[in-house]
Amino acid sequence: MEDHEGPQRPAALTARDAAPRRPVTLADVAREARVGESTVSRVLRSHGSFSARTRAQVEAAVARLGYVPNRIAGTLASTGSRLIGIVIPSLTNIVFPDLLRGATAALDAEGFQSVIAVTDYDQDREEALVASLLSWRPAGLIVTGLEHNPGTVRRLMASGVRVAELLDIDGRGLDIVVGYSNRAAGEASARHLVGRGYRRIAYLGHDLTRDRRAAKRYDGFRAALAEAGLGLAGEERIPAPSSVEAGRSGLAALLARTRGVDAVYFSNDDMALGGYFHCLAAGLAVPDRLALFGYNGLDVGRLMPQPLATIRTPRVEAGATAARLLSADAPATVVDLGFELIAGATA
Amino acid sequence: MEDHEGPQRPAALTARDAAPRRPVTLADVAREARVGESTVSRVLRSHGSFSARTRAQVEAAVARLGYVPNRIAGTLASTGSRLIGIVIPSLTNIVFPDLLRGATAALDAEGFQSVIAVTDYDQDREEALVASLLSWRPAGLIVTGLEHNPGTVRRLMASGVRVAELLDIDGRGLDIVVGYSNRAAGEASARHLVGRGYRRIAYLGHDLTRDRRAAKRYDGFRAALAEAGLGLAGEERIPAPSSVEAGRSGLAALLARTRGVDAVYFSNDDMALGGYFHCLAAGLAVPDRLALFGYNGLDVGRLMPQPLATIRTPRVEAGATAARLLSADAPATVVDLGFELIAGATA
DNA sequence: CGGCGGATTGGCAGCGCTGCCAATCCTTGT
DNA sequence: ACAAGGATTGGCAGCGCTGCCAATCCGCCG
Repeated sequence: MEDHEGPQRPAALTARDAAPRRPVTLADVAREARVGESTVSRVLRSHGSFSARTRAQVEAAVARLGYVPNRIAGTLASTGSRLIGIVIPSLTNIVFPDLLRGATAALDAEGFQSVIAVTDYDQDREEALVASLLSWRPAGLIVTGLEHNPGTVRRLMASGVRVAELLDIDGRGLDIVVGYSNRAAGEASARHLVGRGYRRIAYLGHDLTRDRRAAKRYDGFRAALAEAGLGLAGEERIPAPSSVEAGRSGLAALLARTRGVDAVYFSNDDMALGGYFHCLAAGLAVPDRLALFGYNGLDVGRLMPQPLATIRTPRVEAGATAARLLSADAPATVVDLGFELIAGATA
Repeated sequence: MEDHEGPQRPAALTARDAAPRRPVTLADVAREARVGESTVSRVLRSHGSFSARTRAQVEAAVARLGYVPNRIAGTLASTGSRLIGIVIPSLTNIVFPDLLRGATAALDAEGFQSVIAVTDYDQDREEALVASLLSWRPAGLIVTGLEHNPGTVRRLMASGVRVAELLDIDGRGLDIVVGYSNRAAGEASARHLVGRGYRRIAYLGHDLTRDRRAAKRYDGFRAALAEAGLGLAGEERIPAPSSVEAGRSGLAALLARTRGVDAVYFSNDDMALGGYFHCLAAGLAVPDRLALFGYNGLDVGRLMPQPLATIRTPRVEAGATAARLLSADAPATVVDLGFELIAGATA
């Protein structure tokens, strides 16, 4: 280990020091362009009619003055804002940045801006953040999952703001719902493992009380096993968010505690990757000695020496779809994007 | 592969259908509480003085009416907004969600909201997004790196909005700069490899024209090699963003083209992980046959069967520090958070 | 018991922009 | 040449909330 500390350089010269002259307003532009305020407004929004000459004058004035429209004022004066609030539980698990990515790309194309908030998987925080976001009078809100505090639901309903709930369709939504069935994903995973001949199947998961979608997969998985006349051969829950580390240490703990496991279903790919690393380090042959199955279909799983058996979820698409529906003010609906089982080589 | 499509369920019952009554305003609350508007405003912001009895009346009225303050109006009426714009190049590379995480956590604690924008490593897009964000009159802007279009710089300076530039300190900043020296990181990496006895060192990177920080590391790396009397034994650039995939296929290509390489410096950990996977798949002993060195210090690198040799960067801290400085309206400054070289076991 | 100074309150003018409406200007058609 | 009718424009009242200032209240001192 080596610690590097660079020298502190003197503060850069900045315009910050310049006299804070009064910001340029629409009225200034109007005066400069010798036209009325409403005309400037029309030109800037390309809304309504005006002559080419007027447009040129206004644009020249805007450039000369360095005018930047004030959307705060614009939003207050008109009706809806061009803001969409996005509430996600975490930024650590790559699925949420993926969701954000899909959403921001789509919103950006429609001229909307995203305001984000992170709940850390805490429904009380979610409620507070939703309340806070609503005070910006957003055109819509994107939240994760279908489970919310009663207070959160009440606020959402009362606000009249459009809401899209993402990444889960197992339950009742409030308005727009975009995702896939986590329960069905769990079932499909179990059936796949059973179909491949595994019988001593264990589960390795993270904190399911906070991650309701992982809990639904778990339920579906167990249900499908039961249909096949099987039960879990073992189970380990790490009381923390999912991580590669939890997967690695968790698998070690699971195997130390439970004998004869021939396959492990992980709560997601991060956990599974950790498990795979454990197998590599411990010299456990995959999948002969132990089969691994994940969830999410991350790139990293596809690129492991042996591609990870997993389920690929359309998270980017979910974000994009939700953004599109919200910005188009589409009617309430449930969009099932489905998922895809990737057989891989670890099971 | 198996494709699952769940059934389309009927749209959920929603309050969306309810009559869109006029939203509750401050004036409504004032009337309901039988006090003046300014009094309600003071109570809600706990600003100024008012009696306990008044507070109770107002709070009761707020609860009864389900009033949600309109921050758009509040911001317009007062001066600064409680919004901070965050401009990042990507959400795919985990370092940016990490940065976001640090920033949103700190901002949230100060009652600020984050508006995000993603440039896809395109400086023209950055300029457009900065312009767009500025129209929300944010209290501050967080951008990535020190290199921007002249237009971006002009807009930023002209706006008078506080700006924090993150993740790099090799160059001149506009206002607040929080990060570490990428160049020094590259140098430290080279010196480490040289110190460990490697002499035939190659570089495997991604698109450096867009990722200026990676380019600085590359420059520092080469410079330090030169000081040791060495040059790159080989080099491969994938003309795309960094990814595990690019690292894996890139390393294969690099080794096919260049003989005798004993160590590879990757543009970051994602690339290095891909390279490690290639080694595992190809049966190349690490580090005996080939040493690997990354950049970023991702968790996944620490958990590989052999911990990745890399440099851990304080990205979450950078986000948090920038957020704190901006929300405190601190003076312009350069904060060097340094970095830490992690020797690992792959080099 | 009158007066004083701090504690509470209410009134109201904007913040900068948009929506609506009336006023003007130009084109055509006849 | 004249009027109808569309194309352009400008004026101005808010949007909902905050900041400033004047008006009221109250408790306590002399």
